[in-house]
Amino acid sequence: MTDARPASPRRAEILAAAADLFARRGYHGTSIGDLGGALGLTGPALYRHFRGKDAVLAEILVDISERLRDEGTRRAAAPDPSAALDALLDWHISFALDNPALITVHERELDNVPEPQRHQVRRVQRAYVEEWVAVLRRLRPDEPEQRIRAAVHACFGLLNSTPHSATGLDRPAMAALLHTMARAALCC
Amino acid sequence: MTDARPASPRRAEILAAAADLFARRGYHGTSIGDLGGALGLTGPALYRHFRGKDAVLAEILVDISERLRDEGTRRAAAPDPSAALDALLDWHISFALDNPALITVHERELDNVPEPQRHQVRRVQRAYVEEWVAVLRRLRPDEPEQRIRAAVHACFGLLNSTPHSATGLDRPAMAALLHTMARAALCC
DNA sequence: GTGCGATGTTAACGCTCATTAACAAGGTTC
DNA sequence: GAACCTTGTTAATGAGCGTTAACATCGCAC
Repeated sequence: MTDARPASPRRAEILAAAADLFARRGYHGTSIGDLGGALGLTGPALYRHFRGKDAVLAEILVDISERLRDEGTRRAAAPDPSAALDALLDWHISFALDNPALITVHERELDNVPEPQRHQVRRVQRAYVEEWVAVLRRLRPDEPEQRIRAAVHACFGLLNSTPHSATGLDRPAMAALLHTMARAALCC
Repeated sequence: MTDARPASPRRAEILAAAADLFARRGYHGTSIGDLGGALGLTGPALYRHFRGKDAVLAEILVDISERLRDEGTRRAAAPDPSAALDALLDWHISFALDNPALITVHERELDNVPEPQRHQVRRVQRAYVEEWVAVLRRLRPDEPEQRIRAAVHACFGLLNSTPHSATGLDRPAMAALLHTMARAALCC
């Protein structure tokens, strides 16, 4: 959309490799040569698919934020607010456990996204947060909205901590633990 | 200690400015010229006080990790495990709210610390986590240790999320919210 | 007041990086 | 089979970076 280019398999490969490298070494710590090398190509080959290095990062972040929000909007629409919260938790937790690199990049590299798209990502991120806030307001109508919003941000910090801590728990146990902890933190 | 240099006021100024810049733009996104410029100096002036750019980062991270662990060890020694947990929470929360830049750098830039000190930081970080784990094991002896350790990491994610989300809550309200949420998450 | 260590400066070096230019090979269209 | 678009390559460009060298200044020891 922002690049007006078709979604080729090569593009997808580059985006996946870039997300992995950006997560491991950071945007500035990853060279265009590293990126090409990860796919068996040379650096300049990337310019056949992207306008530049920052366009790769921008597309990654726009994609992540929209995926999170789109499914979040869907799950927040459940009639029962408690069920909606559980559905949101399940969604975010499974996304974080399935895509630790994406979560890391999404958390750390927004400042390196060029300006037209940085605003877009921020807007979509805000919309995702507001889905959570809306559900929690239905669940606890007495709570001030600012406090709810701060609690949602803190909850994301809890859920997104997974990639940074490789513990000895297997995936189902980790998912259950995060769900229990987050629910307890939000409903205290 | 690692640099065998005296603690001059200039050194402290550089470390403070570096922590702020590293937190805002990342280690690779901050040049030695930016760093000097933040203090009204030129870039090369830094080499009168540090061996190089990575030595500045190393000293920041060693200092943070040791400050966290030292006070953590003190507070974890409280006889009542529940009181010890509250004391640990108060400590970590006040540190995070008082030093958002330090928390950010501590969380993100360990991979850029050169090798002799990276190991040291990891070791001290692990010791800090183990203080928390030990308190929680006293509090909930039935829980498997791996699960407790994973919960502590997730709790740090919750507490350390503060710098990334500037909400409309004032400091006491934020501290109280984080304490309540973290306690609920850990004791669920 | 001479010498000197501490703490700056500017200039220069060498390297890496993102990006572009020029060129090559393969597949598809007509 | 000729023209062409796609997708690569290597070579070159220009900027920025960390670092070092050479030089200046200032305050203090003696």
